[in-house]
Amino acid sequence: MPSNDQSPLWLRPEQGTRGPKPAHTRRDVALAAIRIADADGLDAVSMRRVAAELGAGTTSLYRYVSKKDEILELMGDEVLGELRDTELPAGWREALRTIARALREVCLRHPWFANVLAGRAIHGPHSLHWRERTLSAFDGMDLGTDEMLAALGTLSAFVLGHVLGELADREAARRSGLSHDQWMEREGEYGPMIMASGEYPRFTRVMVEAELPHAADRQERGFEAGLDRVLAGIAAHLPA
Amino acid sequence: MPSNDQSPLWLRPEQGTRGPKPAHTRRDVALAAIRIADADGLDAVSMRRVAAELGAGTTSLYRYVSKKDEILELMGDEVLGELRDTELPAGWREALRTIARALREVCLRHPWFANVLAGRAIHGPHSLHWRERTLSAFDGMDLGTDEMLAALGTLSAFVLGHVLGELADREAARRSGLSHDQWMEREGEYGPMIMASGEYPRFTRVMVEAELPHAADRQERGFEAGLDRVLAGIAAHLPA
DNA sequence: GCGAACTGGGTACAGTGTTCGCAATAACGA
DNA sequence: TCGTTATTGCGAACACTGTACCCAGTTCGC
Repeated sequence: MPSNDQSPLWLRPEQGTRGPKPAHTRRDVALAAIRIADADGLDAVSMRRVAAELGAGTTSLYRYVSKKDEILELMGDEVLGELRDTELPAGWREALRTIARALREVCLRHPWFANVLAGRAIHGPHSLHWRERTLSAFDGMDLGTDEMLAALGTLSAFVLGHVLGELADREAARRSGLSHDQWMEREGEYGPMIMASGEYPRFTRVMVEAELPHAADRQERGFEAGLDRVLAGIAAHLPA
Repeated sequence: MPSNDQSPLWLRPEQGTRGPKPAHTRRDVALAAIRIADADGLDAVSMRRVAAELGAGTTSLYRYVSKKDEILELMGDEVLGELRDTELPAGWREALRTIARALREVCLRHPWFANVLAGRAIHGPHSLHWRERTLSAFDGMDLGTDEMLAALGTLSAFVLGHVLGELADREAARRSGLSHDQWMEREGEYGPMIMASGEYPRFTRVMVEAELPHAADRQERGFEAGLDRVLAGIAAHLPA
């Protein structure tokens, strides 16, 4: 079965029965691409570069994958595999907290991952495994499925949204080639202009007073603050 | 002042004092790009296409913008301008609800917008105006700035994350060229495989029992369910 | 052993963002 | 008023991109 037919990636057999055995596996492709993305960002993941990393001809990749987009899906599923042995503590609340933190950490470890997740649904085996495990947070609670889906959907939407915000800063600095401090300084140039204009009194007050935006661990604390709120909100909707 | 120097986009004067007046404005560029993105998606926004839409030479765009990325920022800020006359009701809770819904709606109206928002921080005038207005939701409540930032950060992280999930489906169907129903059918092929494997009992139960995923308005209801939870969580952390 | 199914990969093509250079233009200093 | 200088529009060119097409070589089922 050729890889460029129309059936979905994960239903397509990885190799046919007839010809020579493929020299690599889909997983090899994913791992090579991940190495590149971790080192030089998602934009550096081109077919030619992945092929080179793999020691293969460029267009040979199309034996493993029908479009570049499928490489991204393979990468995403592979990274979700890193969550396999995340231990979930007892009690839905702490389990969800662990889920959220684990998801955030894997997004920070692979700064391209959140963008991959944002752009497409991943249906690979690791993704399924992860979904199954997140559902297990509610084991023994006799909850309706819609209630569980709402809780998990809310949680993961928050995590994804927050991590994307965190990475937007970081990646902008990285792409500009400046150090983070230099970049912060450039960004800081907006401040005086905003305050001087007088059009944004509330925003000005926030810039002056707020402690959080200046702290070194502001992202972490912002995440934990949001997580507390999301968990409290989920709790408020669970049957007593 | 040349547009390709290093200073940030919004601090750079739109035109110099010496030479001929520019034939277009930054806003013209943004609007042309938005027309293209609305019609054919973000990938269709290329320098050549934007220039053509504007009736200009391709490289003339670099008189208005130093990188393509800045066009995306202009687009994002322009779209945030559509939120200018969103009326916020009295009471922080309903105000935040309105903010969240307005943000979601603008993301659905311009399906590329959430991805622009996810990838970079926007510092344009409309963005500032919007931030100022969202802060006004807490007017008269005597809240600390960190508390307001946590509330708004949590809310917008949730909205962005949720909308990206919504769009992932929709855009995947669009890109595949199939109708949404045909695409859903393709996706549905995974179902039997998952259930037959027996490895995912909880996930299987969800697929069978859950009402929400099959409803036509599932995205809307999922969003409202999450929003209720986030608001409840924010309420739980406000001083009584 | 024959043919079908499959893999590897080179070539080619249309399209991308961006740099450079140059002619035309308009405001400033003298 | 007349250079001088900053600025604009833009064509040519470059290095890259994803991928369709083709063909030779390999392996299995018959």
